[in-house]
Amino acid sequence: MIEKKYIPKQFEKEMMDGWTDAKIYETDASIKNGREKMYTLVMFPYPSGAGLHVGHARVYTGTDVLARYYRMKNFNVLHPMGWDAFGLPAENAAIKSKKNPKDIVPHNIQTFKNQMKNLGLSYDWSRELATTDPNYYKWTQWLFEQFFKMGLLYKKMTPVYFCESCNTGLAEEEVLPNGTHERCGKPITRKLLPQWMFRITTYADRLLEELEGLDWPSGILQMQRNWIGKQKGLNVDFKTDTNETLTVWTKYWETVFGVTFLVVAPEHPWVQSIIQGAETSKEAKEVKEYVSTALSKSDQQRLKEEKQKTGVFSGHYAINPVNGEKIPVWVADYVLSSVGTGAVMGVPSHDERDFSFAKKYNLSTRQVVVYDIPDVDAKVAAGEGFFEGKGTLVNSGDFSGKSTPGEGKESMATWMIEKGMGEWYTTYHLRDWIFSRQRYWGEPIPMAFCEKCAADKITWWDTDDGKGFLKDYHNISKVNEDVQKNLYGWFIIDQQNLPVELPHLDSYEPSANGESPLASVPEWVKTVCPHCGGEASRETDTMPNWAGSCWYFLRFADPHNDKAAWSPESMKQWEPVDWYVGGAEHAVLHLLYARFWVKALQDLGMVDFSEPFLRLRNVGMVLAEDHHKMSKSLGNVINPDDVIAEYGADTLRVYEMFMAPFNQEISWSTTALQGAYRFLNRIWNLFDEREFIDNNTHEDKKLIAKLQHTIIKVTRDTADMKFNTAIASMMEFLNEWEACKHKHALSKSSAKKFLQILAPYAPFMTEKIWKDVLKESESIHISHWPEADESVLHQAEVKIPVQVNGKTRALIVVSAHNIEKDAVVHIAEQDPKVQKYIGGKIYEAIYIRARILNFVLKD
RNA sequence: GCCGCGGUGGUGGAAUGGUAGACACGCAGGUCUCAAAAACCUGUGCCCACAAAGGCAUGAGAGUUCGACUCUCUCCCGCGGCACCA
Repeated sequence: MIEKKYIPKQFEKEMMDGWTDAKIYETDASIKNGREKMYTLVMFPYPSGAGLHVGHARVYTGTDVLARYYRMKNFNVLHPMGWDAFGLPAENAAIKSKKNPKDIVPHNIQTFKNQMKNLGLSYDWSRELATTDPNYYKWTQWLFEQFFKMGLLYKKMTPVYFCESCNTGLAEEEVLPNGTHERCGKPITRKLLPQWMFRITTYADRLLEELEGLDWPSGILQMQRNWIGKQKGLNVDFKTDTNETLTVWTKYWETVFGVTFLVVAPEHPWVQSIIQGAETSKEAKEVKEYVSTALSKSDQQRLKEEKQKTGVFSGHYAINPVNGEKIPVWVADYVLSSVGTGAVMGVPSHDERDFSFAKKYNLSTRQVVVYDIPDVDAKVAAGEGFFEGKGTLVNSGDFSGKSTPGEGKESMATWMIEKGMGEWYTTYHLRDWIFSRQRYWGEPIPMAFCEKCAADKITWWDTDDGKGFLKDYHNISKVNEDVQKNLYGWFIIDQQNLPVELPHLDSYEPSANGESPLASVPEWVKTVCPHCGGEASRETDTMPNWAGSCWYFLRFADPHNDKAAWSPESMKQWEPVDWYVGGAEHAVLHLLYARFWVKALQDLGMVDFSEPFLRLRNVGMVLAEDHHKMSKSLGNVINPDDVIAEYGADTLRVYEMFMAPFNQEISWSTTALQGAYRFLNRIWNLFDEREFIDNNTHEDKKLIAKLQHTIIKVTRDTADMKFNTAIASMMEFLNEWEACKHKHALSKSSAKKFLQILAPYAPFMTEKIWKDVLKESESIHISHWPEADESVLHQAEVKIPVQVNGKTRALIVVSAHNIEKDAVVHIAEQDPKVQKYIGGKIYEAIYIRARILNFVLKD
């Protein structure tokens, strides 16, 4: 028996505790249990102080439905949860409340965890992890060291954002698009600081190629491809009058006869050399001034000043290798040092940016392509004829008259390469990854620097361990001279001294000189050189918060291992992830970084797969009722706790799964939420009113057939994350069931099946009825998913729409034994509605077996 | 500008190339009630009609097809991402 009225809060809380005590959601770790594994993973959250959002509820519920479905399908399911708790948001929140993040984070985690339990999420909490736990980040640091050994890391002077008003270094996320600091609103500058760089670019080709075959949303795949941005072009060398070479990279080498000037970025090394060479010349002074102004701007600022091109003549000239012409070299900040070679050839007739630059500074132009478009010469002269498709080369020496793209473009490349003027060069948009943060709340980078060893030019690969590594791993090692030169005196902290724990600091705000706050703790910094035993200092930078999320999905397979990051068996048993679910905002960064780590780990022999996430699905955002993003300032935030208190967790779950396709954005609707509540209420009432017995002779045949259809539909849709249509079909079934007034319309076994297919969506209510009405002793959530009786699909009668000229005019019902063309056409021809249109006319009948009949009239 | 994703009733949405609008919300009328809420019943794309029967409808326009929300092309609009990318 159940209570007359459906009041979820009377049993939900206590039920969750019961499940926890019975450990029904704990993963079966034994390998030989004969069940297929299923790893369902949702992107783990940063546990903010604000608690769970209804958007969180949506993505966790969706993944939970999958996990519950597979569990009932007798898969061995791994469905874990953890906390991505390092990073700026936690640190800034802690600074604001004048506490240490170490003290705040556990509290936030507890809040999140309680809320998740209230939602009925079936995580295996025995595998919970937090990136901030020293037992976890010990292995994050250890992995960093393995990548270091491979030669994937190096140290380099790199510009970081800096706020002079707050005296602090900033992360990119803290810089607003207008180049100001998001906290104080003052303009930011940049400082050169030594940074750890991760050589993700060495994996660019694999990161691109191995996207093939992933079951991911096409948009995300495209964004990854674009981000990697592989492009083939030509590096072309120009000799300067300082007797140096300026190399430009171009996709449009066919226009090289049209080059009338060169432009180099202010950061280009050649610019430094000419300033130092001639301090007193007028041009050198101007260049120097221009460069210092340009460097003080942020990237965003430089990009903002679109079209307003500025630049300065360097005072030097270069020789165009294809025609020997002497052309001026300019310095301008519309050329970015991070793109291509940091130097471009100026072809004003065929490039919009070069055109406006040439116009502003009165530089000459020369048209070298005539495109197949109307008024081509006038357009090119007006600065409008930029790469308008096919054309013919002109003013291009022996190549004049040839086509481009086509023979002219091809043969010019061959010729330039033969003559040593250029060579093929593939560029990528992808850059090496800045891995240092000068902030407190992150994993300390486990490295030590020894001045003496640095002076002696000793690297880790000169140590016995290093030599051994190079010998064992020479085929995958990425160590080269450049990497080694950057790493004199840098050594990894021995494994037995890991983790390098983050010290508890009273003051951990970013320091005035842009250094990490850890640098102000001399007793922490001071250490012993792992190589020579002399005095050394620890690296004071920390890792970015991506570090922990790059491998957490691996640790879930073996979360308590204190001998290794994971065991080979655990990888074999669980990886890779079968379903990965999360927001599209991680389309590039997190997913790219995690893929990169896994590829490197594969090279190290630590995993035997190269892609971590086989299937990826995105969740749509949950907007407020007014279609705006939920925000405190707009006062439109819906708190899941309030919804659960009023309607229960099952209502929230069913509502969020029903509203729209899972990957689509939805706006909150309280009335639609009440609709979900009504649906559950009606089920509750029906189970209260009807009687459920075995060997039932009153079972309604039509209703049973409907139930079988519903099982088929819900099974298929749930496994495909089409939760909205799965729920709709259960609503249809309920409507029919209610219409059958007989109290024995459904026998006990049929009623059980209906509850079972609903169980992943409404775990609390179904469990309550399962136990209290149907008197089952074991939990519904570990019962076996019902098999549908497919024979109901073969109905006795078939409805066939009849069209005339493609317009539906009638619906005929024929016996399932009688659905061949001749018979159906004969029946349809007798139908008066059809007669009206075809009577006395000549027609052809097109019949698709058991689907449709179409009479096409012959005029 | 480029890349990606969308555009179907009053609303959210459904539809292996085969009866467009399932399911839900809302709305209208009704039952119950002193009354209201809740619950339940009936109706509900638009046009013309008492009804029947029609006609029109999936952003716009073309195309392929016996048949197009679905496939192809052109265009318009909205959302998201990237961008002085050489």
